[in-house]
Amino acid sequence: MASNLLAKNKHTILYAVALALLLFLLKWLELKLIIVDNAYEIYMGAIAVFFTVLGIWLALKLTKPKTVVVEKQVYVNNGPKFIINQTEVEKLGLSKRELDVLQLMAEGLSNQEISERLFVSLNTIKTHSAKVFEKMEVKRRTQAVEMGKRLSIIP
Amino acid sequence: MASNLLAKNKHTILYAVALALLLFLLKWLELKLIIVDNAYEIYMGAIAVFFTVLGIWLALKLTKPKTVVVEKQVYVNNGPKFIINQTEVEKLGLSKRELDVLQLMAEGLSNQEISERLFVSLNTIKTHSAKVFEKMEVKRRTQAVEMGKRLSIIP
DNA sequence: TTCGGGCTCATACTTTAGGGTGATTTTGGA
DNA sequence: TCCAAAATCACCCTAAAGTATGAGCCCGAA
Repeated sequence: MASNLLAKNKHTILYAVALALLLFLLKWLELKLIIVDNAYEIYMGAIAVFFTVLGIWLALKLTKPKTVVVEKQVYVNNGPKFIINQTEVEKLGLSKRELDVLQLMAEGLSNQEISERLFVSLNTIKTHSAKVFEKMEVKRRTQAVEMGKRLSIIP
Repeated sequence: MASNLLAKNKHTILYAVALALLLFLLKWLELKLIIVDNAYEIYMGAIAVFFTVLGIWLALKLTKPKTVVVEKQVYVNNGPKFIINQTEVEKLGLSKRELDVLQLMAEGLSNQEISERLFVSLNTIKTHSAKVFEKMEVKRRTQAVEMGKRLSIIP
């Protein structure tokens, strides 16, 4: 505990001790030079310069380390907010039902599963999907899904 | 040109002038206090403290402007940069080739087209895709693609 | 009311996808 | 060097997807 405190404030303590020593030195110099009493100006100048330098040194040492420039890229994951691109839907001429089918396709459902989900027959789904492919000018459901995502027609 | 130089170094010049003034003050104080010649210690201490503070102040002022923390909030809206989730790939145990196939699947290619793209036979692609489905625990390519996108395995 | 588009469903057929099995060759690492 | 995993390919069979065509129903606009 005590050693911990010592360690943490060791810089401050070091500076305090150094300052005390310097004050002693100053006193000694004063006593020494008091004899040569005509050296006032030099003495004063030396003191001034010395303590100025000391101040600068102290400030530089005790100042917090320079803040480093951190360019942090916070990439927001765009959240779950999906806004369907109605314009594209109309441009393609997709009907509501066709959009439903496309959506379920994108979730990886088979035609059979889609038909069950929508309470219609498998054949109906086939018809819808065929129309979707035709309107989107694609050949496969995977392509339709890919294009649908690119056009923001589906999440 | 000359005014430019003046402007650029105006701080330095200002400090120099201030320092000169202070030296004059010092001289004046010296002359004044020389009479009261028993005030040496106080005088010295004052000088020391004053110049220390001056030094600290100088250091703080002259120090390069603290590097400003540029908090760059670049929120990438779904940016075009895709970083593959290697962790998930390893978790699933997908091999390089399997990943290739999955990627091309996601682009909407048929097995035939994928085989042509990768210069292998259709059967090979079938084998790869079967392994992909098995490892991803899905039944169809559309599901594999959907899951792949969710896990950031594919763009 | 007529007409067209959307939705539904069906039948028949072709193509593609996927499952299962087995085999050979490459290759990266112990 | 030797092994395990990866990669390659083949065959057979079933399931699902996709194509083509036709038809009935409903609703809203002309």
